[in-house]
Amino acid sequence: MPSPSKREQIVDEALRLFYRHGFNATGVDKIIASAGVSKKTLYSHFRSKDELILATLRKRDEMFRNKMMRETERRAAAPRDRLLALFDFLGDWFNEDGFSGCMFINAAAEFSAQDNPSHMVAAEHKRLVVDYIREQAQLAGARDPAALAHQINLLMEGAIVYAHVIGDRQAATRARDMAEVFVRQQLDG
Amino acid sequence: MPSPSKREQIVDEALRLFYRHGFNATGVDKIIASAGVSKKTLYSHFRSKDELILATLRKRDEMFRNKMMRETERRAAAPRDRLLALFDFLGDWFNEDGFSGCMFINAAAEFSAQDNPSHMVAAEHKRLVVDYIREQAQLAGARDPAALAHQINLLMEGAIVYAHVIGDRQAATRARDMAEVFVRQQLDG
DNA sequence: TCTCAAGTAGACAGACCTGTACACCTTGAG
DNA sequence: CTCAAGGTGTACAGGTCTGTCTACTTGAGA
Repeated sequence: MPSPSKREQIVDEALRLFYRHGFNATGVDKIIASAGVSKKTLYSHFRSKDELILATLRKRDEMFRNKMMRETERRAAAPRDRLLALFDFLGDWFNEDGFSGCMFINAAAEFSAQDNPSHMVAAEHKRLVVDYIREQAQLAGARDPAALAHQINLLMEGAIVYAHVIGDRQAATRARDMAEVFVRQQLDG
Repeated sequence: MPSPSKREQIVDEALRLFYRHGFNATGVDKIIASAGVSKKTLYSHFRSKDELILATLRKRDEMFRNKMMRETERRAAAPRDRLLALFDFLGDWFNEDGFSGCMFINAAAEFSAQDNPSHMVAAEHKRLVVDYIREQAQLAGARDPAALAHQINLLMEGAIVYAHVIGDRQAATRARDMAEVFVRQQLDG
C-alpha cells in the first residue's frame, strides 16, 4: 500500500505550486522534483494530474476554512463580532507573503465550464464558506441569516478580487466597513 | 505593410478562445485555424503569443467599458440611477450565453505575479472602471465620489465572482440592493 | 536471511507547444 | 507585363507536456 506521508508530500507541494503559478502552467515534472518523489510514486497515488488537482483543491478547502474559522473565533467571541472579524482575517491573508488571490476563483478561471470537476469543487468551497457565515449570523440573531451570509460573502469575494487584481491594501477594511452596515441592518433596531 | 483587417480577425478570434478556454490552454495553432490565417501572418502582426494576449486584453478592455457605459447610459439618464443601472448591465451579462466570468480576473488568476504585463493590464482595466463610476458618482453629487465608486465596484466584483464560480443567477440583483444602501448614504439626508 | 512491497532514477512514446523557414500563390501599382 | 508585398500551407526545430515502462534500491517482517 502506498505511503500516506508520500501522498501528503505530493499534495502539499502541488498545492504550493498550483497556487503560485496556476494549474496548467505547473507540470508534473516540477511537482515531483519539488516534492522529492518519483513519477511512479505520484501516479500510484493519483490516476492523473486532474485527480491530483482535485485532491489539492479539497485539501485547500479544508485548510482554508479551518484557518478562517480558527482565526475568526480567536479574534472575537460574540457571533456578531465574528461576522466582522472575518474581514480582519482577510486583511491578514492579503498581506501574507505569496498571496495570489483565492485558489478557487483561480481554479474557476482556468476551468471555466461550470460542469468541470475542479470548477465544481470551487463552487462547493464557496457554498461551505457561506454556510459557516450563515451559522454565525443565525447565532447572532439575524432576521434573515441566509441573506446576511450572502451579503457578507459577496463583500468578501469583492475584497479578494480587489486585493489580488489591483493590489489594494485597504480592500479588507473597506469591505469590513460596508459589512457593518448590513450587520447593523439585521441586528440593531 | 500587414493588413489591419487580418490583425483584427486574429485578435477577435483570440479573444473568443482565450475567454472561453483560458490563455495557457489555448494554443496558437487553434487561433490561426479559427481565424483562417497562416502562422506567418499572426507572427508578422505579433512578435509572440504574449504580445497577442496583451493586444486581446486591451481590446477587451475597450469593448467592455464601451458596452458598460453605453448600456448603463441607455438604461438611466440621471447619474444617480446609472450607479444602480450598472448592476442591471451585469445581470444581463451574467445571463449571456458563454459567460465565463471577468476576463481580467481570469487573466490575473493565470498571470498571478503583480508585475506580469497581462496582470498589469487587468489592474489598469479595473482602475478605469472605477474612474467611470467615480465620474457618475460625482455628477450625482456624492459627498465622497471616490469612496462610493470603490464601494460600488467592490460589489460588482463580488457579484461577478458569485455569478461565475457559484453560478448564482441572483448575484446582480443582490449586489444592486446592497449598492442602493451606499448610494442613499451619500446622496440622501 | 529471504522476500516482497514501495520507492528511486530515468528512458521513452506520443502528443502538443511556440516560433521559424521555405516554397508557392495572389493581387494591385507602375 | 512585371514584380514586389502580403498572404497561404506546411514542414520543421527544439522544447515541454502527460503518462507508462523498465531496472535498480531500500527496508521491514516472516
